[in-house]
Amino acid sequence: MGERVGASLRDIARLAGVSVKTVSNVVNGYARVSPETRAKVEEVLSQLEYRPNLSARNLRQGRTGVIALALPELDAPYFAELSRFVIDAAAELRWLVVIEQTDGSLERERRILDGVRDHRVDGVILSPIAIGADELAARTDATALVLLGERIHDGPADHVAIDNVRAARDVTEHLIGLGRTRIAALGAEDNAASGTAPLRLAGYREAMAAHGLPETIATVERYRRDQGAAAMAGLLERAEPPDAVFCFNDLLALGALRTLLSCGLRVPEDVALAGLDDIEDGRFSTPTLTTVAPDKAELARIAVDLLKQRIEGPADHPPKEVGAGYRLVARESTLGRSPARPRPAGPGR
Amino acid sequence: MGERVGASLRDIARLAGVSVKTVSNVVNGYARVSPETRAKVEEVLSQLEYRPNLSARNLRQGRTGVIALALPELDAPYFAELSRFVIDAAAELRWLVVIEQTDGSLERERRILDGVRDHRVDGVILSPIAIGADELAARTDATALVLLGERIHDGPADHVAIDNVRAARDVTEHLIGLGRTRIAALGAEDNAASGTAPLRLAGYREAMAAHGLPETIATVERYRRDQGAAAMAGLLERAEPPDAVFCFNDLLALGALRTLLSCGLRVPEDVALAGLDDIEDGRFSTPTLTTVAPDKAELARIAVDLLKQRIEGPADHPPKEVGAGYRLVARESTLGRSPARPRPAGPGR
DNA sequence: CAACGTTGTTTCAACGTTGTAAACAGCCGC
DNA sequence: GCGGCTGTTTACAACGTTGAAACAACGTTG
Repeated sequence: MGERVGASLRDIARLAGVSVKTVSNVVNGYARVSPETRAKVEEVLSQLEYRPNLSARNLRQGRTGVIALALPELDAPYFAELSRFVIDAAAELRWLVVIEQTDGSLERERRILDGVRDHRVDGVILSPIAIGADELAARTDATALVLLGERIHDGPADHVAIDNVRAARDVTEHLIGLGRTRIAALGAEDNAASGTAPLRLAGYREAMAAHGLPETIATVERYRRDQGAAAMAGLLERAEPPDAVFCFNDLLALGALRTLLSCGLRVPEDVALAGLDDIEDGRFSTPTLTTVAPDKAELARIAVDLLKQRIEGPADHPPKEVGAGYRLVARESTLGRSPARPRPAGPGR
Repeated sequence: MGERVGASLRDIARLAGVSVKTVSNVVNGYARVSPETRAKVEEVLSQLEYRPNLSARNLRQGRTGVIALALPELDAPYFAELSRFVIDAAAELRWLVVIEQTDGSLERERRILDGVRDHRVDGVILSPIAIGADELAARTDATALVLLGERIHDGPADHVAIDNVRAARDVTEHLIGLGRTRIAALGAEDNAASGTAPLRLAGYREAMAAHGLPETIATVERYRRDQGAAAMAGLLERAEPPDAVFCFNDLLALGALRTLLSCGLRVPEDVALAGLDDIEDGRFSTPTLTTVAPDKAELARIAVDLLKQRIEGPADHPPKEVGAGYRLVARESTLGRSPARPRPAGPGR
């Protein structure tokens, strides 16, 4: 198995009675090739079902046509959804995407930064958690790099993200607007060198400060449902439990929701709940989840675009930062549900 | 950007005062190299931070070290979770995984089958939906292929899956064991040439027939939450609505759950609900979801193993089919919940 | 001590592709 | 009938790697 049946340019050339280079020219649409020659070659090409050998082409051109997408974990819905868009955006450039998982570990992020396991890739899109700006600045590997989902201003690399501070402020304002006063933030991280947690925390604080409300902050280690559930349990044990919780992402919120419901609390009557990410789960949970919906398709498209510019553009242009859009989507977990309907209805998109 | 700083074997050879081939031998641990030469070469290697150029190596060896994983959609949690395991299993062989999405479209599955967009990959793991056994048998491309998640007996390619028929029967038996009698199957597909739907339907039927119970079957087009919600709504409109529903996967079940709850029905008191896949969402929904948990890590490992044998083994060995384990996980959506606890508790794994 | 293995190293060619430069054919104008 | 031009095609080399075969320097052996 695996024996390459593929015809090479040489095979085509032989059959068409022309030189290898002429075939190459036809294949690439290059140069001036006479109509008759072109026709003859194309005849043979399709007859032998010629497929270029990309290893060879890449060797020759120094490009691989493959980029890496390095994420903390593919099985977090947000990243899975984002990946889909990245793959689609890359496909338009005929790029392939290999996915690497860092598990948020510093060591694995480092390894990504200096080469994807020796495979040459043309560029890397990294969603960083552990690695810091200084270390990024110091990296030696010349592979094009775009940071995704966080925003280190004046950082050492191109990056794209939504305005996390403002988004967090919007959510918090939304909760405040409901009349809640004991609003907790769930999802601060202790050890994150980069990542979005500090930004979202800052947005929360701005809003709370603006209204003279007291802060309550629950920390987690990872953005996962179980951590959200546990942190929520912790909040409920406090002397003055919150009447609203802004979870730094939807997974945490869904974990928190589980805890609230299994404690017999009503959402949003007893505790209003909001997340961030707009993963699909939150559109079908009961209650449905209020959240911030980043424009994932835009994020992906911009990331790929930036990478393209890095790869093809002049070597030296300064790092760019680009913002992507988002919108606040208020759903049942803050607004309350409409009364039980005899006729079923799906949640809106 | 992207200028390759990388030192080549030639550079190393020059500096170490040996031939290129000797450096190659050192790098590969091959052949007999004298300790002194080896030391000298390794010195230079690490000094110049040598990295093999895989494009060249692959060109020479006819292998790329890259496999493709072709899935309907990456943002379906089951596939995201599975992908993570596949990537991990492949990483152990130092393989890279590119992910391709078929969206369940026949045309895109076909395209995968005869080459991943011209990039040479050593093998393909395909989770087929639309494509049929006959077409698989007829394919000409020599790339190693493993089918994942379905089981066409005596099919034309290696495949790995759980025993879908038995799993579906187990779930149905579980529902029957609860005393339910109007048990619906949700998730039959009209147009699936392969895929697991027919197998799961068969299992459901076996169980129902064995107990002399009437069948109720709701069809969907895709395995997504919205389709589950809509199909459930359809079931509720019937003259005799079901008192239990076996959804052919967890996403459908979560969609169905949404519909049930928003109609004011209680789960499991009014309608018991079970899914299949054991995605994480179902461990944190309220109620938590009874499901079948396929051993995803095992599925992934076997798939990669089969691929490895195909790629490295003799050309002609007959297609193998391997089963992976699963277990039934009964949770609140069929067993009912323990009464509201003042102390929160996470759902069991 | 000559023929022979063993060990370490090198030379050579090839994988399939494309950029460069040069060769070639046809044609015009003189 | 020759120089020069245009347009088309070709030969060659190179990208970085590795298998096969050749080679040199040994120590063994009959």
